[in-house]
Amino acid sequence: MKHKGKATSFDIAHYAGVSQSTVSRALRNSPLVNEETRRKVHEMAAKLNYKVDKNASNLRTQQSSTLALLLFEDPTTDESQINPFFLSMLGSITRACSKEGYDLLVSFQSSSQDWRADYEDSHRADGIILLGYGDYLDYQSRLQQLLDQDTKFVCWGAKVDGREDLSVSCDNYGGGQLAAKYLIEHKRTDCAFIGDASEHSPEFFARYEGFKNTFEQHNITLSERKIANAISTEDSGYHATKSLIANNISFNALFAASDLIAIGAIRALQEAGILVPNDVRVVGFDNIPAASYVSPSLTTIEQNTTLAGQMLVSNLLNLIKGEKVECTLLPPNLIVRNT
Amino acid sequence: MKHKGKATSFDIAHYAGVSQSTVSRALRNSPLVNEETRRKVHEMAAKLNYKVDKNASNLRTQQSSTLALLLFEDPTTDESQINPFFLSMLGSITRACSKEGYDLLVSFQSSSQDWRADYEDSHRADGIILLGYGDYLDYQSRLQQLLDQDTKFVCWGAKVDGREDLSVSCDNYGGGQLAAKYLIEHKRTDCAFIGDASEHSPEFFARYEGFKNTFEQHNITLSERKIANAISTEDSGYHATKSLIANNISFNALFAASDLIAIGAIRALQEAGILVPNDVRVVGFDNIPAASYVSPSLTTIEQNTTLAGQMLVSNLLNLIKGEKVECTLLPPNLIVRNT
DNA sequence: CCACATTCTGACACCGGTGTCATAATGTGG
DNA sequence: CCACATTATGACACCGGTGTCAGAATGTGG
Repeated sequence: MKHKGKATSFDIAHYAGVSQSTVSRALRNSPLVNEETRRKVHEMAAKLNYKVDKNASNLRTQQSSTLALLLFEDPTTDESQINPFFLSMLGSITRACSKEGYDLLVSFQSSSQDWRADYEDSHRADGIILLGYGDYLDYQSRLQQLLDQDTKFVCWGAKVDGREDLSVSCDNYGGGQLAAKYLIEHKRTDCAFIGDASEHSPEFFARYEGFKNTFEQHNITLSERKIANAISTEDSGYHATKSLIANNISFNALFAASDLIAIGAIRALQEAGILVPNDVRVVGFDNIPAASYVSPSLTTIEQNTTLAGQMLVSNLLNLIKGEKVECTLLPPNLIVRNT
Repeated sequence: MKHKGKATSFDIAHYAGVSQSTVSRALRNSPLVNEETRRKVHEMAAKLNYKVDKNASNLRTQQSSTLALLLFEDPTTDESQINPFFLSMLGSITRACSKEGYDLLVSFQSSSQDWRADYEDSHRADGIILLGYGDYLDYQSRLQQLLDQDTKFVCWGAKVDGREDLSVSCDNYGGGQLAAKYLIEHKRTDCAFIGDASEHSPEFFARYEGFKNTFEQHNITLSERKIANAISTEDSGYHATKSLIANNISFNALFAASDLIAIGAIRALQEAGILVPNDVRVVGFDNIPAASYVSPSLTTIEQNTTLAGQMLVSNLLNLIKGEKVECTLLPPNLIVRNT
């Protein structure tokens, strides 16, 4: 019964005394095969440790039961550190995939110019999930190209021109509102914003807009001078905040476009002898695991990554099935801690 | 030139006026095809946006240019949080794979009983990387089964009985020595250890052994009473440390089996009014990103995840190629910060 | 001009499954 | 006992590439 190489369905057929066609049907539990025969085939397959060759099966059926995840990184981020928020998304996407019986191909894309998205063309995946804070404006032409090729994909965060159904994102605008309301309730109306408040980072921009507009509804105008640019790293948040301090710009609250930025900002404040939260209250965004570890622990706007992963996967699968998909906006959630 | 469905090599052949065989050869840059023909074929392939069907190609060549990563989690860990150390490994493995021209299938395995390892059997991957602190003793029988089936795989951390070449790990024993030497230098010899100092967690155990033995070489005996069990989560570290404090066990230094444990331990110490590092010095293990964010920032033993990922991938590829592979022990590195 | 090597190309079997069609075996009703 | 439906099975084409082999076209030397 020992065999060189892996067993094929012909081997099972031979030992079970049936035809290869019957083996194939029996293993997929087709109702066409006799109960007794099915049992015999399954038994033999188990004995020979037979596993269906996915390449052959995929080739014939023209689908792969696999999704591809493209993770775009800020090109400035260093090799070993990956944004923890996306890692958390990665975890939930992986789980959502396996729950749906799909495998997941993971690929990190560092260059924004020529990323690989040929997973579907090459029949390696049935669809693609795009993930990243990235400067998506650069990508629109590539996204359009994917659309033209009829590639199935969904995006986190970014909008695809004219195709809202391809996006899943947090209600960033609403998150900004939550942060503003929280600070207003605590009478902190002299606010700084650390992040990129331009349309180059659509997500950060929406957070800022929701934040600013809520203040305006309370007749408070945020000073443009109190905005400091930063990408989503601890280091960048640190330096941006330092430069505000160096320029003698005062504020009693700080809204950071992401938790990493907030953590860096707090470090800068502490170094300058500014007390958090007594002198300056800080609100972050994301609720990454570290937000609860740092001290003081970070007050932040949570994005539900578990739900986000599920929505990305289920929307993509519906898209593949050709069903209508709605634009998906996930509700953010204020987590009050000690800043 | 528009076409329903995706283009195949036959389409290219048709439009380029050559045979399908020639197309296949031309696209793989076989030296057998004429320069002029090759150019024509490449041009037409680009125009039709043709991509080789990986299923067909893999089926024929019997290899997939894909590796599978199985990530084992502590079953107690909650859904959304994944050990940041492993996430960091995941990042470096992904990068190492793509550098070698391989794709990576990622799969989280929560049950230690019946994990899926049929990626190779089903020809979906050429080899498997196993990653986890997991209680590997439970897995030995499964690992043995993989060996029997001649499945190509490498493990992080765990030993495979009689096959040291299949493991890549940090020199955990040496890491424990580093931690001990550091504390001895700072005259902190009354040490607690938080983690699992049993053979159920071979990595933690080795860290403890290196730590303990170094103290013994200096004629200092660590008290067994000062060991508290914990798995690698912040919460577990917090509770373990709290119970030490509650039992009035004194110590002036603490070695945590992982950074997450250390971060939890510091929280427990701070809550009890114990100053870090003045009253108790703390040394962690891993050097996860958060180690530098927390305050006070964490002194820890670094594991080089970039190198680890590269070694796992390159050892696995060598194994697949049938080459000899050496057991790989990576040097740990003391990172002195503020604890 | 023929023998022979070299370069290039096409025909074809093959990888290991899946789906369709034909057919054998059995049951059912008139 | 025959017409017909039902059930179970095998034969075979097919998915889209890759590798082998045969042979055409051209070049080279004697």
